[in-house]
Amino acid sequence: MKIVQDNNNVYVKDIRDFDLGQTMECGQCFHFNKLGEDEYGLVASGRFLHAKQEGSDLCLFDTTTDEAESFWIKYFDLERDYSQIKSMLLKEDEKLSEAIETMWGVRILNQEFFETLISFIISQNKQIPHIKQIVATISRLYGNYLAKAGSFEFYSFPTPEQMKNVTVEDLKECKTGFRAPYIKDAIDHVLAGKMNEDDLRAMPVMQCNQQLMSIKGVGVKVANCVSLFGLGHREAFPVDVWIKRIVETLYFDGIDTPAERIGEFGTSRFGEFGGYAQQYLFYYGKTIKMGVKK
DNA sequence: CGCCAGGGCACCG
DNA sequence: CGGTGCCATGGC
Repeated sequence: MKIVQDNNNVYVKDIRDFDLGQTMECGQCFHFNKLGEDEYGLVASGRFLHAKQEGSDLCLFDTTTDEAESFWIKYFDLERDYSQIKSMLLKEDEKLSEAIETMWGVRILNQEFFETLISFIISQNKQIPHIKQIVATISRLYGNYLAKAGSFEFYSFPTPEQMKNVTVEDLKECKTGFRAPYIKDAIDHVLAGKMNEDDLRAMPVMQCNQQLMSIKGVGVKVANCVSLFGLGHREAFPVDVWIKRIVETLYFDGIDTPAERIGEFGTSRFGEFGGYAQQYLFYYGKTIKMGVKK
């Protein structure tokens, strides 16, 4: 991997195990729009990025080497050796080979904690297009305008401070439905200093999940997603309806199994690589509709 | 149109 | 405590 500045653009060259489209579309993030083939506009940590993949190179438009090195490389998790992760997983379990070969270019993004927390509270019992729409609405109403690209305007996801006076009624107007009081409770917890990010990152994932679940509306699944995508706990193994079906199909002979058992299975089998295994399986299984009854 | 969605809570026995 | 219904909204 090499970083080259060209006028206003930065090229990250010779990237392995990375596909921008797969990484954006795999369901881990909701704050982006597709602008063209292998080309996306996205928002993270108050910044806008216009990016386009060209073969094994990634073009970051209108940015600087400094900004790329200090933020976007880390955001896309490009410093990590995914070849090694894949071979560790495959050595443990060849049933993952189809998922990994098909979704070879997924990387786990390092997303901002607060946005990840709110986004996955919104995600419960909802489909990805609608989650994206709600995140966009909240950002437009309470965040800052960042840029226009294609036919889209991009706004930062609001900080906890920017949401401090937002009411449950306001949140319902964003079509969050019964999740509105949950979001409010999450904002209150963060503003009250009950969710120290550094502490949450440092503590074991089980303990981190427990603390996140003190927020009303955050259960095991949402907590695991926040731990995995927003707090760097790569061993977390979130179990949603898809992962449940997929793991049942591949490992439990298609037999209905409680989500708790599925989670224990993922954690014991994949260990510190649980989050990667989960994401390859989720995206692959969801794409081919694995385990969906007719 | 009825079902289900990257769930979790309250309530029931 | 273990199971069941409901929650609000939109895609398919």
